[in-house]
Amino acid sequence: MPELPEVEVVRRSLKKIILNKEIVNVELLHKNILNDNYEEFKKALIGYQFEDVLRFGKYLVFVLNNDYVLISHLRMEGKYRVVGNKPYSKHEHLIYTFKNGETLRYDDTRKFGRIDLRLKSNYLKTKPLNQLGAEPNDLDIDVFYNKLQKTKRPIKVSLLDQTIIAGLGNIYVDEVLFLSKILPTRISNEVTYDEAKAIKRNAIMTLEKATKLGGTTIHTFSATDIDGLFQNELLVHTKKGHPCIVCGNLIIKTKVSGRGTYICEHCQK
DNA sequence: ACGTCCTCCTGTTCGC
DNA sequence: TGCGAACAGGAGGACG
Repeated sequence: MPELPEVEVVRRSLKKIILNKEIVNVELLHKNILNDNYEEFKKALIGYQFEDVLRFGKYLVFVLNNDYVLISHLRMEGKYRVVGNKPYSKHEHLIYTFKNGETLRYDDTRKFGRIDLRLKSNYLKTKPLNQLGAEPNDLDIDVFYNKLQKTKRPIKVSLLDQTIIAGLGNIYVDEVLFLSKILPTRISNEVTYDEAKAIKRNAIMTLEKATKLGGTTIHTFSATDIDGLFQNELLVHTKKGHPCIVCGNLIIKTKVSGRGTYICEHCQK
């Protein structure tokens, strides 16, 4: 799925096209997508407008011009698109219709994505956002280092843990660990303070660059149907059998905690 | 409390 | 080529 850069690309493009348009109808075609009561959900939406779209880590927050927000997580394959009045396609599960006839559609092949309805007054203090850690930009290095000190999980698993650092997923963790010269299997509490600083620095750099390039498009993900370009910049992820750009040794693919993982065994220690 | 595994789904790629 | 197995950018819950 989309990681922080891809979600940010989605947020920016949605902001340009969905704000301040009255919602006249909502259709939920797959009920598991919504974590809350559908009737309340409709009541919170119909007759109102989106007045902003925010992002926290990999979560999108649609701000309504009333007391509510919608918190949307795309998980592996969720996408939004805005189109006119054409037939729904196979994996569109949630349709918002605007007064001008346009529709905002949530498409999710694997149906993993989830949406929560929350009150503006406390949505940062309740699930799912209350547990979210800081994004790399805002990460306090001492807090980060101390969290790593408290766990014996592999460092990759800790970096995928959104309560420790928000926004990284399987692709960018591999890239950041390569740039930081750290093996993904290293035990978290053996990562040094300087290495933690390197992780923060490389995470900021990687996510910024990826966002500028419109995110990474592998497999099927694209932000509002437009492909990103960061896949052309990947150093290790998906690069099995390619020479490492630093030392020339071949990149290998392994598994860490069930996730496909790409490393240079020579550069990463 | 912590770490590991399973699960939710569907479509595509891999390996024999 | 065919076919089943493994895998895909996530995370919450069960279990030991």
